[in-house]
Amino acid sequence: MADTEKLKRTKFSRQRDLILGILRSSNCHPTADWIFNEARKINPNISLGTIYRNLNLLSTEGRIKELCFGKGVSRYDGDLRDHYHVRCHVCGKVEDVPHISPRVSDEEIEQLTGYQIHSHRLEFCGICVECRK
Amino acid sequence: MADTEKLKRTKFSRQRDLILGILRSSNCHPTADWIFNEARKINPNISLGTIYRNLNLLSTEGRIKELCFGKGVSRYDGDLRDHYHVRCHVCGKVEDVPHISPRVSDEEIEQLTGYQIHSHRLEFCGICVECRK
DNA sequence: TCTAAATTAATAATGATTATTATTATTATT
DNA sequence: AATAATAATAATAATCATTATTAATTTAGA
Repeated sequence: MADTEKLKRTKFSRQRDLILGILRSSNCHPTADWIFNEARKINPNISLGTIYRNLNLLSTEGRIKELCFGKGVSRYDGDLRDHYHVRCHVCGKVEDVPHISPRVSDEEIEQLTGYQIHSHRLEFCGICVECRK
Repeated sequence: MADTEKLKRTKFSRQRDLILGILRSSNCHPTADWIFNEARKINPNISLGTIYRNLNLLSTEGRIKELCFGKGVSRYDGDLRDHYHVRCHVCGKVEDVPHISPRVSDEEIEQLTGYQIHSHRLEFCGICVECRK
């Protein structure tokens, strides 16, 4: 009986629900720290570790997406629809690219590389309208 | 005379030369730590800070490229030609995607977003041939 | 060679993220 | 509703990658 698998079911938590709500109602692709500060306004006792643990859990479950620009901080996106991002390398802001159809076929890359492709990320980097002035 | 600019010229250094050589002769898109360990084989006194400082300098000067996959570690690429990457999320390996022509026009994104676009990154994530077995 | 400035090695400091743990909250079962 | 099992939390410590500091060394030009 080596494979007596212990299944671990996710329980509801107020904190996770709050985090997901904050992320879904924001459009700034926030960092864990930004979410932490928003969450404290509602629940002053919430811990930063809770933010990170739940962001990782939600990301693993596919309920949110994690964005990684450059070294440093992760950002998170509650919008699961296929879309791309543009980042200002002056102020750090991240915005959605208004819908462009995906130009890239994962299937083609599978054939070229032999990899089983799960996803791709396309990110543009430049200077935003405000910072250009 | 507020703008007495102090121009700072880059001098040659054996360490930077070594780092660049290691990076150019590798094809594994190494991390700073990997480069550090290679460099120590030639120069046992070299410091990790020197690796980071020079990788940043070389990257700023456009002589190498910095790749940022996920949270955690930066990787570096001595191949300046336009190309994309695929990463195995099991073993972490990063490989080049055999030449596909860029499908994405920075100019189009400039018109859509108002950003002045400098660059874009396209990365595929999946499971490599070895890890699929 | 002499001098000024850039670079280094060594180390400390930082900042983001993860791990630990005793306590609390949630869910299933009586 | 009370109980039991276990997942989640807050608080905190620990980790890991990267950057800053500084005295000593190396480079390049006069």
